[in-house]
Amino acid sequence: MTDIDATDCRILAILQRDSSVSMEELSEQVNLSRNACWRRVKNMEAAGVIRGHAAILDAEKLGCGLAALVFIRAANHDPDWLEKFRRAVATIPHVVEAYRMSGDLDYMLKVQVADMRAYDRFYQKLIRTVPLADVSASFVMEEIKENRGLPLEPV
Amino acid sequence: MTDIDATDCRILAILQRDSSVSMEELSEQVNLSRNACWRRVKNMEAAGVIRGHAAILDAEKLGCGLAALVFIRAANHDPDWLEKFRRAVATIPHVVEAYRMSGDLDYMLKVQVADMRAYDRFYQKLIRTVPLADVSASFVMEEIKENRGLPLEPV
DNA sequence: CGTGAAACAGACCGACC
DNA sequence: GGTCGGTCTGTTTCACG
Repeated sequence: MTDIDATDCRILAILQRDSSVSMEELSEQVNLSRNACWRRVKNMEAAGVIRGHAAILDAEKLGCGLAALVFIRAANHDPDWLEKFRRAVATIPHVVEAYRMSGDLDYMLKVQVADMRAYDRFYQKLIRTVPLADVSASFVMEEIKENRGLPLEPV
Repeated sequence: MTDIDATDCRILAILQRDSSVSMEELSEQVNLSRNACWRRVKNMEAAGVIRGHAAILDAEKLGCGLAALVFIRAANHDPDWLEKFRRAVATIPHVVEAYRMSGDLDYMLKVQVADMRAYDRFYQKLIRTVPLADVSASFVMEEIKENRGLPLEPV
């Protein structure tokens, strides 16, 4: 596997912000020839460093402008419950992200819905599907920093 | 502004998962001619429904495989503090997302770092920069559902 | 909205220094 | 890594039904 140098990082930083740039522009910005730049990009795609490309959509304009963080404590920890929980999370499209966490909260979901009413519908649906010991939600009032991708500066 | 119909939604669903598809493939998948499909995409880009394109990178391979959620209560709520906090959040690249929340937690950050030691460095840096009343972190043990984009169907 | 066709840009990929 | 130059796919616009 190729290891990532500073130039690769610059390429990645650009691409994770805007992958619609042409090779021409990209190579100029990192001071490489078009071909050298292209080879680096291809290498990183092959290595899986670049996993893919996605269109970034506007939540507001698509009618799901309310984001909620849902903190969950499991009712029990048997594999059967876990399986059901996972399935629910995978199935419901409004669950945008789901994490199993350390500490005393078991799971956190990020949920994207139209409004409070929609959230409540989601909530009812969730607890109908999976028994949950403790659920609490907090709503996103303001996005201070939106996902700009991974930190690529050497720490 | 164009309103989004079911076909548009199908286009968006495909693009937010993989925007590297060609117009040819995309149009086939939604049963439109290449041209008609292209017009829809351009319209949605112009309308800002499609905000851009991004490369999806592999956190593990880029040495920031540890994600933490940081829950913060502000030391005080004067505008001066807020300004400082915002600046810190915007500046530190390891803060991947930041939200002002409802309820009794004020802010939540998602932080992406190499490991625990790196997290501690981040933490020290943060509290050195901004006074914080209460900070607690929880670490992502497992990503159950990774960001697959917005839900494109009603609840 | 569909078709076809034409013009063009840019990706892609060899060979070579 | 740079350069050259080629092919070829895909985008972008036509005009028209």
